[in-house]
Amino acid sequence: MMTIGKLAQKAGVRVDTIRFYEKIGLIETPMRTQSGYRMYSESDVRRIRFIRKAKELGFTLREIKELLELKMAPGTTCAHIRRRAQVKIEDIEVKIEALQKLKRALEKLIETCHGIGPVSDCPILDMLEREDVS
Amino acid sequence: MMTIGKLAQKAGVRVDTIRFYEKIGLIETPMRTQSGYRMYSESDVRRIRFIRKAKELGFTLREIKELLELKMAPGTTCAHIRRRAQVKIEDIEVKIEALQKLKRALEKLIETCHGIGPVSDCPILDMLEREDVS
DNA sequence: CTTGACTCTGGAGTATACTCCAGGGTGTAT
DNA sequence: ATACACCCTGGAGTATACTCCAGAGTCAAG
Repeated sequence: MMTIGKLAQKAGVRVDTIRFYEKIGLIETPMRTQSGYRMYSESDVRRIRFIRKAKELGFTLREIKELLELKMAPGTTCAHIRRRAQVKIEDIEVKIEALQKLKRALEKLIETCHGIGPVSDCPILDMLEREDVS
Repeated sequence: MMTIGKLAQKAGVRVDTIRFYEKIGLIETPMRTQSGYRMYSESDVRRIRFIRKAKELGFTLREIKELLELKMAPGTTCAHIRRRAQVKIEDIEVKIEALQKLKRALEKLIETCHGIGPVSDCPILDMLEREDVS
């Protein structure tokens, strides 16, 4: 078990961020010591790290909450959870494809560019415009 | 050529958003009619759509600006642009890998779950916690 | 037993990315 | 020539996701 400061340090966020996540229900309300200090476990470290990563991947906190709630909605069936997980997987596949298109566009940019000379001579310049990245 | 309203409609954003993007330098200042109306071309449609997609992929407007400036920084060399594009490609690869991990975790969730019964019996429930998604 | 680093709460402030509004002008269809 | 839908500017307001602060209590080390 650890205090909020240690959790923040381990998970790579600020103390206030953890209290904020608790307030909006993104993490469960933790145990408290007699003096009122929040106490956390290693699973909280993993949870906060997961939230951080998901945020970097373009998920909003609301969407991340939905992902995390896949494992704890009371009174719902597995079939229901499967359906919701399937939807999330499809969202993720769309993101991956878009990123691969963007990556290919940048690779093409690099291929086309000979690597010397000023920008005005560089064939890269209009690639992003011409490339269908959408 | 089209007015701002048509551009907004084609690109799937609001009129105010386009003026906002102009203000922060994310799109170039457009031509104006005598009466002061902004006039846009098809390439502006593609540019705004690109911005929208990139935002969904977790890039900030600042990062998107950097991506778009790969093709128009004056006075820099191709070699310089290549280096910057390479960095962007690496960022994108990191994002793709993280999304693939998340996808695999969700797939495992679905595999493990038999699809019937209440949540309390469902083996999915602790997967996201146990799965190393980071 | 005090000092310094930590924790608590409630509320205010910030950065990003829009979004809306007032008060005015423009363009075209009837 | 007058609706009505569009456009203009400048500035204020909103949602999201933090981030900071005041004023107070807690805890471990020397």
